[in-house]
Amino acid sequence: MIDLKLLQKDFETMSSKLIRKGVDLELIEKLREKSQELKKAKASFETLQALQNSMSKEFGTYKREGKDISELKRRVDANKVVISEALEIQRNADLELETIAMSIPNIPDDDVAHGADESDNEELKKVLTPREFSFTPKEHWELAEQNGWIDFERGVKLATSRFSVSFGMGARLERALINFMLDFNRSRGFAEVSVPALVNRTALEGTGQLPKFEDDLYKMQDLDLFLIPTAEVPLTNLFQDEILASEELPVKMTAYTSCFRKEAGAAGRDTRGMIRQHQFHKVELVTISHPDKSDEIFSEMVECASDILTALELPHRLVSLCTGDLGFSAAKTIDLEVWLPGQNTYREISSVSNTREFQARRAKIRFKDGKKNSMVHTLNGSALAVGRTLVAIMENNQQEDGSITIPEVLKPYLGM
RNA sequence: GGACAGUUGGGAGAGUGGCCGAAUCCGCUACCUUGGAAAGGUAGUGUAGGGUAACUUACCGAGGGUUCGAAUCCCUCACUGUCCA
Repeated sequence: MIDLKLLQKDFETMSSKLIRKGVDLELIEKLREKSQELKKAKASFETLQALQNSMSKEFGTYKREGKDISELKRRVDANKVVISEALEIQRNADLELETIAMSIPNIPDDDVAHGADESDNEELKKVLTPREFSFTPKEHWELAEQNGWIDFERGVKLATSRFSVSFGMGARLERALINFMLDFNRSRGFAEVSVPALVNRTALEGTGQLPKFEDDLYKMQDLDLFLIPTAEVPLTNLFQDEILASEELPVKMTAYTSCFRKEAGAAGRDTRGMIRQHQFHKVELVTISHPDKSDEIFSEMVECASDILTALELPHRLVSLCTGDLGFSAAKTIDLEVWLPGQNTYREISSVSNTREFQARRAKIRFKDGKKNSMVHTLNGSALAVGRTLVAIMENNQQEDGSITIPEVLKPYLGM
């Protein structure tokens, strides 16, 4: 959630930043209006309530002293009617404000380039040079089928489209990748955590998936529980409504989970292969950080993800997202895109974001900042998406006969 | 699925209608004491909002209700524990 106090204090700056993100000026003005309205409603309710409280106290004294209370009772009863009206007004204002505020995205950092969509993203650097092929490289689904690693038809049989099944070395490689990534992240100071795959509404509101993106989530039929779209949700919300000691910061965590996404609106995109699945494996990084340290940690997280790709000998590039491509909660995002020779293009394999106070304010994650309590910064990033990493290994390491060489760093994980 | 018990501040734990935002203990912070420390003493110590301030509003699992007034009484729900199937 954006800082409503700041919006009041400096409407011009705040609104221009939100407009950069593509938020309607009208909506922002409405937000300001509502928040002023709420403030007024609160003030008048509280004045009335204070009066009621003091009269009620008097009431007690009167009774103890045996005085006549009928006049006092009349006044108190009259005030009660007015109070309930004021309370009603306040509640409505509160609700309306919340509805708007919760659906407004984070403001981008000033150094994030302005742009409409991914075509305006800026490439920061390339790491490793793609290999030269003496033959036409195949796409991963062809290799997957040829090697018997992944079965797309049987995934559909078991569930529906965009599900797949891994077999043999394909399945073992997935497991090896998960272990390798977790160990790697741990070596960079991220503590391993194992979290639930189902979370409640509050958690998803905390990280920003709700209320706006309910259509992308799998919801349990009779319960207010959802399958996680990313481990970012449970990891970040571990500290929901908590006040951390400043010595505890930063809290650096990594977790492996399955992720579940309906991919609503992705119809027709990446329908082949395992680039866009409804269920996929991912190893995630989340940091709860001191505000002063979040830029530094952001770089560490990007570096961590990039170094995993380098260790796996996968060519990739770093891309800074423009305002139009930035996610709902992010103030700044760097995507890592891995080279896929079969597709002859770079594809996203990791996305590292600094949400600054946005999620902290929603999830009420604070820390003791000397005497007072302040919002932490929260950061998240994939390190990495496992399925896509497997895809990248297949396409980059394919031989002319369709066989695939195993990256050296994974061999110990495969007993090789 | 059923029965009973519980959910209070950083922790333990009291509080059955007004003097309770909440006793007491522990912890924590500051000061005093000391050559230094321990012990002891004194003061302070929840969160969020409004106000220059005095001060004020809300919060005792969540939501509703009764009442002039609710941590306390009533209802619903969630969670925890114990027992039963």
